[in-house]
Amino acid sequence: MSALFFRKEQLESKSKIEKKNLGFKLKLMKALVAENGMTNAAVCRHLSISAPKTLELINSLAQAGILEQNEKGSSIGGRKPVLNKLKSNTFFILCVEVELFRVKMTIVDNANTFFHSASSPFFLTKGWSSANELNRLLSDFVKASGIDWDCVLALGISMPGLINHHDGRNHTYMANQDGHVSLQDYLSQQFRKPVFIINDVKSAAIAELKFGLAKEKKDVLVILMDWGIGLGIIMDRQLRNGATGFSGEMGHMPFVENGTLCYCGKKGCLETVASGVALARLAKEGIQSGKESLLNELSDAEIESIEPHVVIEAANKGDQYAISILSATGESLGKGIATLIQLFNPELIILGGKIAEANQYITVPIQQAINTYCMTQLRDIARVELSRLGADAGAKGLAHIAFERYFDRLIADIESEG
Amino acid sequence: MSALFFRKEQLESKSKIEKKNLGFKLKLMKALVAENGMTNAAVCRHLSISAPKTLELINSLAQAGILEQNEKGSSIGGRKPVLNKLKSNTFFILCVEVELFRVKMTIVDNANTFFHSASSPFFLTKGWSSANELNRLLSDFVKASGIDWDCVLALGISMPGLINHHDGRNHTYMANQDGHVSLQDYLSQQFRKPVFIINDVKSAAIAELKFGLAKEKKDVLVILMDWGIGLGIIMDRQLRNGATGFSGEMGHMPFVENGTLCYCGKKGCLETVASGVALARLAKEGIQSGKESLLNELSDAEIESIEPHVVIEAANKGDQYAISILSATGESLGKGIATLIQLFNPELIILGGKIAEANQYITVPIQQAINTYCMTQLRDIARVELSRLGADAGAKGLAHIAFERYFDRLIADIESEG
DNA sequence: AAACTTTTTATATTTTTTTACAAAAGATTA
DNA sequence: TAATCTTTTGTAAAAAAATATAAAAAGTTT
Repeated sequence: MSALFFRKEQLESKSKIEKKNLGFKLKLMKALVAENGMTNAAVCRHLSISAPKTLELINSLAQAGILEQNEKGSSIGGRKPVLNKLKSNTFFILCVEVELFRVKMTIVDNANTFFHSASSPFFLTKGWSSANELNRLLSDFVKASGIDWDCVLALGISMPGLINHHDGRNHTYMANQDGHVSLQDYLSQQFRKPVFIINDVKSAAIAELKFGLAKEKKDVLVILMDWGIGLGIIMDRQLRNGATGFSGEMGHMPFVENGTLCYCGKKGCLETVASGVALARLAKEGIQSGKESLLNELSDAEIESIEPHVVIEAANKGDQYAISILSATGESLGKGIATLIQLFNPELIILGGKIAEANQYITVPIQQAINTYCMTQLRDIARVELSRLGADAGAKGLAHIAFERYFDRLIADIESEG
Repeated sequence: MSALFFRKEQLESKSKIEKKNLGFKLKLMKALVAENGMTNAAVCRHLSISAPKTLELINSLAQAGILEQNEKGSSIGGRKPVLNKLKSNTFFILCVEVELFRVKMTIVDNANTFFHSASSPFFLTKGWSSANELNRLLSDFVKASGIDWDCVLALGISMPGLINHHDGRNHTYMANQDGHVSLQDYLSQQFRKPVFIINDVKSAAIAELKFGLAKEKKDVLVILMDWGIGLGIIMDRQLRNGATGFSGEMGHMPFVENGTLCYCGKKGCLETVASGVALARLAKEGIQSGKESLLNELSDAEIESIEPHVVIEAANKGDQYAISILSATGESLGKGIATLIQLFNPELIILGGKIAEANQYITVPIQQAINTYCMTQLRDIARVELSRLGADAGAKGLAHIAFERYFDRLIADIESEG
């Protein structure tokens, strides 16, 4: 393992051929992690090299003790090929899912199995002191996990906000006052590992692309609805970040003429009528204006801090008012999605997040709005589905991203040297 | 030249090495056309091959008589490198720009110079008989041009409408009744050449990407305003087509609640308030309701068939009413663009088409709307500029696309064989 | 004009890919 | 169950390409 990784300075002394071989080995490791096992022939095709060379590379990883060949792949009628896999528990990623009020930490290995995980209360909205708090939580978690820190390659962090994916700077949360240190640099120094920070919706989109409904698809939109609403754009099989990584801010696209004031400072953003916040506001207004509803059974304090899932549960019990506000929210969202379909021409739209749990109470009005506001030719091929990924998808997606970027960075170092 | 092109059947008899060399030569020709000249070192880098191999390939094209080395490239302080170029007038593309009421035909060579061009009146809206008419016009044009038909590699055709970029089928115009033959197949059979059909806005976007303001840029939106309004999406340096090639239909995104009926069948599409059609309608309504304006000097017949450029000219003469309707149109368009900025996070938005000639009368209200409806972080990096491409950009862009796809197809044939 | 660059050209050495063939491991069929 | 396919794996010799190196050529700068 030690021979496979390196510091930039060490590269200079190596010949072009040594660098090339190192590059091949890294590309092979990256592919083995991403695909979780490949046959000889698949490696040949993937690296565009001959069979003898492929064997040489695979044997060298086997001799280094990080590759095993215990399984067989599937054949179409002859001898079954051997499956080359990296040994599990060889490399790890520390995955961190930062939400508004808590943080989930997970250590994932190269075979996508969980080594250790935990969840802590956390407040994202406290500026730079949140960063210090996050640092403390992570240190404790790592100590408690008992992981061999040398085997952890990198940290992958997802969080809400406008995140520049080049420098990992979050322009919405945990901004440093003096603006000199980014969270990415800060944690990278603290933990002496590369840190990759990515927007939560984009991370979810990649999880869908690798493990979910978007697998094998080309043009997909992933929409996450929780308190806010976000969009992950997949075009030509890749997540598209936009010029500074701020793509997909659909929550703040202009939607209602002279609408409600949004926390972003503008009026009538889509998020003011289609989001968890909007749903809670509608519920509150309805109760206070004396609508007949199961929601009236809530206490004043409960009403004040009402959460979307309360409305969804009421709807599932048949409450007409809850159903009606879910329907209104869905119709607005559907009109927004109609705009997206016109622009992106997707083959699939995946709905995720907590509000998606409202199921047909939200999907039916969405589909209706799409039928009303989309051109037939575009609407006909755009299916809408609810995400089927479980709670562990976030960590798996993050691990995937972090592994990929980690190897990409090393490979780029080699190729820029030569 | 004959040795460089081939039919699929001929490939089987060739050894893997012969195929590889043929592939390299095709990739080299493609790059030489695209870049219009490359140095040895650039070829090395581009094909990822060594200097000796590069020289061998270049010499073989020189011996085939299609490559010349008359110029010198630029150096950063030493001997100037030779520039390898394909000889001009070696390969040609027949470029066809189909508009609603006319067709422009141009023969462009590999050095991007015009061999012959012409323009004819043409009616796109007559179903399949338009296709027959187009066939006749093209045949006459080719005969009149006196071109050596063997040197024409392919036809590149741009036209409005929903075009599936895989099979070249236009779902809006020139649809065949029985649905069996596409325009692409029909013309391909008639002229015995590959035919590439592309949406007019997408073609313009590629022209901007290769020769215009979008050169060297990563994330750009190209908006064309004529009678209608269209969008070409460039993300990560490539045009993005969407699942079926229908991306960028911004003209028909829902915009006005209970708005005017659009010709697409829906109500309140953006095109009903921001397009040449909308501008003409507003002008007509204004005159008929007796607004004070230079436009009142027009005769009844002129008013009935008023075109956007009339309004623009009036505005340029200082006509307040013309300026006000341009301003209203611009504000609506600007709000639409604000939505795009939120979704795509572009670094540049290029405005083209005839209405863009209204210059600051349209750009100022657009910019104002963007400032009102966009988040600061997204708005700050998104510049809006008017296209600087001339009238010949259409043909050049088409030639670029057709050359690229022609070579790509041959290269794919080789690689799928082996 | 001399010294210094960068680019081109050429060639020996090393590495990789082809090609061809044989053997092994399963799947299919008689 | 044996025989016959297929597919995959492994290996060795021949061919091709990449690397490393040197030297010549063509510019620039001092």
